[in-house]
Amino acid sequence: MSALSNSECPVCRTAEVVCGKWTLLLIRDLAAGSSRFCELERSLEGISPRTLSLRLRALEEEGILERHTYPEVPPRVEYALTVKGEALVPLIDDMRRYGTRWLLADELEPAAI
Amino acid sequence: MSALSNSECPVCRTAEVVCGKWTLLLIRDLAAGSSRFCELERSLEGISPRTLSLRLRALEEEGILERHTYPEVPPRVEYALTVKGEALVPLIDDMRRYGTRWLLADELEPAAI
DNA sequence: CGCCATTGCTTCAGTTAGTGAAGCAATGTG
DNA sequence: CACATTGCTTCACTAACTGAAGCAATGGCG
Repeated sequence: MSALSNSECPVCRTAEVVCGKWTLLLIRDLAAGSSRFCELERSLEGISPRTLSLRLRALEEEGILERHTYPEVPPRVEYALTVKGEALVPLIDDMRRYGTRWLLADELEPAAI
Repeated sequence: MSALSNSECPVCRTAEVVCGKWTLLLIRDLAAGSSRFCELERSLEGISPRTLSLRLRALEEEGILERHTYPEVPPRVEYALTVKGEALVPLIDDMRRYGTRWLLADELEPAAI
C-alpha cells in the first residue's frame, strides 16, 4: 500500500548516510574550511581517532568527500567535500536554524514557550 | 554521551537530538499522519519495539512529541508532534530533496540511458 | 468454556557502533 | 640523542540497537 518501500524512500536513503554520530558535524567542519585529520579531530572534541577514520572512509566511499594524500613527513592528508557533499550543507543550515530557535532559545528565555 | 565541546553550537545541539538511528524517520512518519505504536512499527520496517519505545520516550522528554493514552483494551496510545517537533519537518524535506537528487538519481540514470 | 488475536509494550541475549588510551613510522628541531 | 609532529591502527571496553519471546487484558469464534 505505501507508495515507497524504505529502500526507495529518499528520506531513508539520506538518513542512512547521515545518521552516524559525528557525520553531520564533520560535514559542517569541512564546509567551514577544515581539511586535515588533526584539525577535524580538534574541532570535533570528543571524537575518537578510530571513529573519525571510519567516518572519513565511509563518506569517501559514498562520494561525499575526497581524500588527497601528500607524501611528506609528517604525512599530510587533506579532505574536501565533493559537490555531492556540499549539497548536504542546506541540511546543516536547517539544523543551525532549528538549534538556534528551539534548543538555545529555551536557555535564554525559559519562560517563553 | 559526554557533552560536546561547544554546547552553545546550534548544529551540535540539533545533532544530539536527531542523530539516533531512527529519529528522523520516526518524525517523518508522525508528520505524515501516523500516530500509533504499531503503525509506526510497521512503517519503520526493521525497528525493534524496544528501540521504538526508547526513541518515543526520549523524544517525549525532549518535548518533540506528545503521548496520549486511552484506557481501552487493547490499549490505545497516540503520539503526535508538538510545535517543536513540527519545526523539524523542513529538515526532513531537505533530506527528501537530497535523497531524490543524489541517492536515487544514480539508480534511475542507468535505466534512463 | 477454551483458544486465538490484538496493542503496547518489557525482558533477554547477542551484535554492531563508538570510546579512550596507547602505540607506530618517519623525520626535522633543539 | 630525546622529543614533537601527523595520520592513523590496535586493543579492551561500553553504549546502542536487534530479534525473538513474553505479558496483561479482553473481545470474537467455535
